[in-house]
Amino acid sequence: MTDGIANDRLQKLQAMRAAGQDPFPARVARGQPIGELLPDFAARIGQVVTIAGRLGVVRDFGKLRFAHVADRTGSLQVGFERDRLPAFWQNRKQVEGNDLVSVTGTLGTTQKGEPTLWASTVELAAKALRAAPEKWHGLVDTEQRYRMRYVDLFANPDVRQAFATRSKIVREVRHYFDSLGYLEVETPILQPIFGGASARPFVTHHNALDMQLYLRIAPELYLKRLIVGGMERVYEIGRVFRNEGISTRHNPEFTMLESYEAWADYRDIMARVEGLFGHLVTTVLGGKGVVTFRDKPYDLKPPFQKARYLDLFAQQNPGVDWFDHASCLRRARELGLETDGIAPSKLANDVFEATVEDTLQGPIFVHDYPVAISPLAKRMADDPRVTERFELFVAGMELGNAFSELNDPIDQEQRFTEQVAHKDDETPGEVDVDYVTALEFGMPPAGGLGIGIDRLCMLLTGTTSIRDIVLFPLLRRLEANPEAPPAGAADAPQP
RNA sequence: GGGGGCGUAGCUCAGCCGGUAGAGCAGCGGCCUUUUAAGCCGUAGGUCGCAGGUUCGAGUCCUGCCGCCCUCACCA
Repeated sequence: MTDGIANDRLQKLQAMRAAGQDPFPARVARGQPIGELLPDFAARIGQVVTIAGRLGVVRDFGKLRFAHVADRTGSLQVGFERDRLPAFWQNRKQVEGNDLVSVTGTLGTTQKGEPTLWASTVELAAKALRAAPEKWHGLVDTEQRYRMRYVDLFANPDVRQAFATRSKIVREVRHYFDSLGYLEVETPILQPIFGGASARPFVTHHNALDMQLYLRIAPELYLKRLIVGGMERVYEIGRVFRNEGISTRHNPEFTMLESYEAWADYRDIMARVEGLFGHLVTTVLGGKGVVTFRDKPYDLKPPFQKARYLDLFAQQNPGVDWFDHASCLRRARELGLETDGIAPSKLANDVFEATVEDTLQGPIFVHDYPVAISPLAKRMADDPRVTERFELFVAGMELGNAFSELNDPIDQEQRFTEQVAHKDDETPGEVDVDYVTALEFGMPPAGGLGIGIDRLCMLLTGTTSIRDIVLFPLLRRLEANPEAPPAGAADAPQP
């Protein structure tokens, strides 16, 4: 045995080829979905049908064998009888567990009443050269599950179910916005200037244009150009990329929903978010609004609680003034936070995150954020230090971010200039002049929203690690990396 | 990056205080026409993550490295 390929399976494959049988035929008799057969099985007894799928463990009785066949919709026991399958019987062991097969036969039951397809024709659809994981435990090793998701998926039905639910969630998000007259659009992933969020970008290069490009950290600035263009209601569901740490809540590429609606403000968007959750509770959770996440229940049925950002800050940090750097610094040190080289507004927000975020079990809208940490949001008319912005928190996890969009090009340019002046790795090195130009042509008042789809799916499915709701989470590659050879690699022949 | 844990057969896991590497499932050879974690008899399968060290002797103890998980930090 080498590298997981079983020699005996290879030998069977070669024996079949030698006998003129193709172990990977282009087509076999197509099956009907197994799930269609099961609900009224009793009424179907006697019918001749074909099913196709992956073969489970074979239970051998000498002149009779049983095995389940599973397709995407379900699984059904197949009975193989020597007397009904004389041709197949001779080489029956060439078809074994984990092979893909197409089986035609008569629906019936066993003596114990198990629904069974009594086979009359068996076709090998594709030979499996590797055995399936153990039937009882499935594939358990987390690393193997992520690295070999294809095995995880066929071996662990719960995993397939989780991704089917993710698919449904995304579909229902689309339905919700479509029903409100939003247009789904696609904007650039390769961007010459990155913006719309604060995060380190991935950097790449276009050869023909000899141009440095960034993978987007957010689609925001392009979507708002569309609002200027008169599209009025747009949304995008797409991948964004942030060159930062990996954790149970962070994957370097993740799926973001962003929506923008002209003539709406952040109060309207709050209602949209509640509408969206109401829709998801009905369609995805079957009306039951309570989900369990990290062993705690959360009621996702709107309406949601609301609290002002500065009120929450004051509650957890009595005597500390968010806008007073000295008092925030004192508090940050008390909390043991990193304070060196941190901008005052960021430091104040760090204090907020350290003291408030974990208390936000929610669902709760935290609203009216300081302008210094909200460079793209419109100021409140009666207090220019804060903006018309809210974030949605559930289980201490930030799920969404929304605001009345800043459409004053002069204010916007000043804020961009301010950012560039205090540039760090997470801010672009130049002002997005074209975006300011777009605003100069006039953008209607608008409300925008961003929701992390992966985290939304985690919440709705009770999944605690983002890797369990992303099909192929980023992992370090196993092969020797020339920059970091494994110990002992010096003895290996160099290519 | 810090702390903790894990890595043994294709899969799931034992392996105690250092003394010749094990089981179940899958496989192979048998028996069995109603099983469904089938059963019974037999058989094969190992770079114990990698590399060093200590020792008469290392899966086990020590060091370094690789990978994964958890956690903290980072992270709108």
